[in-house]
Amino acid sequence: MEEQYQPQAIERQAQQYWQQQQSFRAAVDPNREKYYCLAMFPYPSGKLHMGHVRNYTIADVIARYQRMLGKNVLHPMGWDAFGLPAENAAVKNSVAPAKWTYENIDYMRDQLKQLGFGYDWNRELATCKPDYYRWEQWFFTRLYEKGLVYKKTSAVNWCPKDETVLANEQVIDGCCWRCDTKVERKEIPQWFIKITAYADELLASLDTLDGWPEQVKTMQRNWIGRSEGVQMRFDLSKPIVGVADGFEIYTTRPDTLMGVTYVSLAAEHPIALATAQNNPQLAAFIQECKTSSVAEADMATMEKKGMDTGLTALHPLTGRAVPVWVANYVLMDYGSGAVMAVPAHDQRDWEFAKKYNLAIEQVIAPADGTPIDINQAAFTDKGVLVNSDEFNALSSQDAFHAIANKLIEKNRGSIKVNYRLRDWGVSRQRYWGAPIPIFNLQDGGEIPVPAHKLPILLPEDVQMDGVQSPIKRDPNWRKDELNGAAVERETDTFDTFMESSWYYARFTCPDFADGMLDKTAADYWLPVDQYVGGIEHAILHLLYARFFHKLMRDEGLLQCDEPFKKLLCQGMVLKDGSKMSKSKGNTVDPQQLIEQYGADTVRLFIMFAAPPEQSLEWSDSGVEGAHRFLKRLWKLVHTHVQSGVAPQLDVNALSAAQRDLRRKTHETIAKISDDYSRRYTFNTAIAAVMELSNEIGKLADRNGQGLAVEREALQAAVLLLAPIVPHICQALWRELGHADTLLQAPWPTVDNAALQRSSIELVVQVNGKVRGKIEVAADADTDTIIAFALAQENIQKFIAGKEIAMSKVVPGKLVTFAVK
RNA sequence: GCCCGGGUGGUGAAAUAGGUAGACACAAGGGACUUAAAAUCCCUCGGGGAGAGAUCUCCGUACCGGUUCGAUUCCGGUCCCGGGCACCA
Repeated sequence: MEEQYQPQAIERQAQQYWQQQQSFRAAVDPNREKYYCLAMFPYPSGKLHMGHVRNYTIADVIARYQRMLGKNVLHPMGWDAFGLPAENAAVKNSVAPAKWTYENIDYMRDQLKQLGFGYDWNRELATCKPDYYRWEQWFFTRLYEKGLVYKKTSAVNWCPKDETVLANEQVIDGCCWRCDTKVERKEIPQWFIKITAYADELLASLDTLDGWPEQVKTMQRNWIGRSEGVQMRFDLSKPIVGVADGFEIYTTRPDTLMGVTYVSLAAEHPIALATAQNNPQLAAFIQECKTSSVAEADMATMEKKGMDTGLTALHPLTGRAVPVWVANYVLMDYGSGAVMAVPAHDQRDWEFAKKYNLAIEQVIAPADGTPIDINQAAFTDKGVLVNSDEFNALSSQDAFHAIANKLIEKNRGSIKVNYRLRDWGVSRQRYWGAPIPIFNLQDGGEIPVPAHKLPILLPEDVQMDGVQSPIKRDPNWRKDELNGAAVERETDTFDTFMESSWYYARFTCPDFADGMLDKTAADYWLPVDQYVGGIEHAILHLLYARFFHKLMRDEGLLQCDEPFKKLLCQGMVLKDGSKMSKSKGNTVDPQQLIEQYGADTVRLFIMFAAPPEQSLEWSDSGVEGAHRFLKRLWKLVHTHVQSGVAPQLDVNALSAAQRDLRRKTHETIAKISDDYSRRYTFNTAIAAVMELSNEIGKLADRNGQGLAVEREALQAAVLLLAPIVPHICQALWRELGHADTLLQAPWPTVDNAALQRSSIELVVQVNGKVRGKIEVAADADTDTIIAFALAQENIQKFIAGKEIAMSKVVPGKLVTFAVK
């Protein structure tokens, strides 16, 4: 055995061995329990960053641990290869997005291999390959045929100078990032998938996801935002001929209906547009509204502005005429593009009414009779109705139904369940994505591309001009024919969330050529047992993937209801308190650290520095410390091996110190097994091995049974660390005399006999404060313990002359007294 | 603005079901080894007070308040930091 720890040689050797043995190749085996471990696949942005390293180390540790438990483990890796950064890089470096992407993949794949992640590389996939996206295109045509896909106009960021659509990210302070032109909102036709048709199921089945963080489920529930309310109709006092004679609004607070003092329309509402034709001031205001961002965060924080249209609408119950306004915070994309305003009982309406001097009429009073002044603040709680004619004195809850019933009776409205969730707009006006498989017909209308014409290939050898998509620019690309008739291809591409919504399923059968999924493989491997990724995906990606899963289930492609059984959201990697990023210039290059210390050191530090869900503060000296520990561990094994062959362990022939080390070994196995399987706190698992190795070093008993006890402790340490630092552990395992590979070694088991203690230490508290410690027999009864605790000198000091109101023994921990 | 998290020594953190606050590390200081340095090993290490000392004691988990014999942990409020907000992925 080498005296020095030499990570480079050890790691090269281990990685070559795994590759030669195809150690991580996974195959369907109905006789074995499967375990599918998946980390969110990376966007091939260039090279790995620490966030990737953390994500993939966590997943690799879990996968290797499950393998040691004897499971048939699937742990694949691939590339989320379509996306905007490739187009930006293409313009900047004059290289085609495809070439740039493939080069990045090659580089990053090599980095992943150097980190020793146990992937089944035979299953690698890249979403930009036709073999992959052709099935996504096919699936979209199936959804079209099922009526789950439709086209409608929707707002995008529009740069009027470049005449191009901008992503939210490309809008800087309301201006185009290229030419600084003021960005406008523009309505263009786009494709949508009806996720709202699955809103109920997406909400309900969250309750079945016991392995998901409560936080993520809460975020998804709020995002879906199920509400019960009333949809009702307001007629215009004077119909606008040929446009509308009224409009629909939805409210969750019909109990406040009698307090409506005006209504607001979106700038794009047909009634607003029609009115603006004879009202230049209103037209100018509508134009101004169009310059506001499409991002919700901007909508919610911008100054609320409005303008009176001069129209009035009739209250559906009282028939009273209320003014109709246009407001910049009402969006055409949400609901009906019109909202009722009750300034007395809604904060935003209240501020708007104050600003424009609109009427504020109180119709709800606090149920407990507390007086309120509606001119000072809106009262937004529920309560009791006032100033509401026949509904006076009803509670908000009763009034909800009374008013809803009245509207139903008058045929003016109905009770309706509404969702905050909006249908999924999947059209992107960009090049580097999967072409949307639709043919536009010459006489108008469109049809989905038939299966025999799929895939619609995206050309890879293109020149980017930074403004327009090459397939939109090229008049020939869009030309196609169907049954002898000329048709035009759709030139928009899919949202890249489409690809990431089903890759986990395709990993079960990446080469399947006869369909989207091989049902046998999919039903064996799915659902994913453990999914690992960043919290930033808590809503969008995870919701879309859950939706897609249900769509695939309903297509008969797979069986289960949810894609991810357990979910772990890892925290960010920070340096100097803020997120590592190129723009902040605080990145640490994993490559350099791997070269300097080896992959095991990087893996160890990253798992030790914080529990997975927490943010991780990078520390160069911490990495140094992790490396020192591995050197110490190497040296311990080296010293042990040099000390000769250990005899068979004889548990009846141990000294007290040897029994103590043996107890520590088995306590450590028990603690770490719990950390790996239940708590996922790998940092405390590592700390426990450090404690064990400190104890081994202290005992330094290398004769006879001492050597046997040390050997048991070292073997446990190597096995317990194997998932985290697999290379060094494989080498140490061999040095400890094992011919079999560590990958096949079973997880160590606890010998309960080794855990036995004759006496235990208990803390003694008086009024909740620690006043002493006692050593008692492990099987001492409560009365004995209390009597012994009371006899302690320091306890008497705090108890003497006082009445003991309560005494209690918390088994194995403490004795506590309350005195008066 | 709305939704969801987080805040503990000089630093990263630990305390698993309301029961010993600071395990395990990092940094720092001191010591051993060395001609010297590096490496390695050993000791100290939240703040204040008492004691020659073993120890004892008070304060302390962002801030204010509450529940409890006992709160880092539960409840109410405040401040600060982070994630998401539908075209970054």
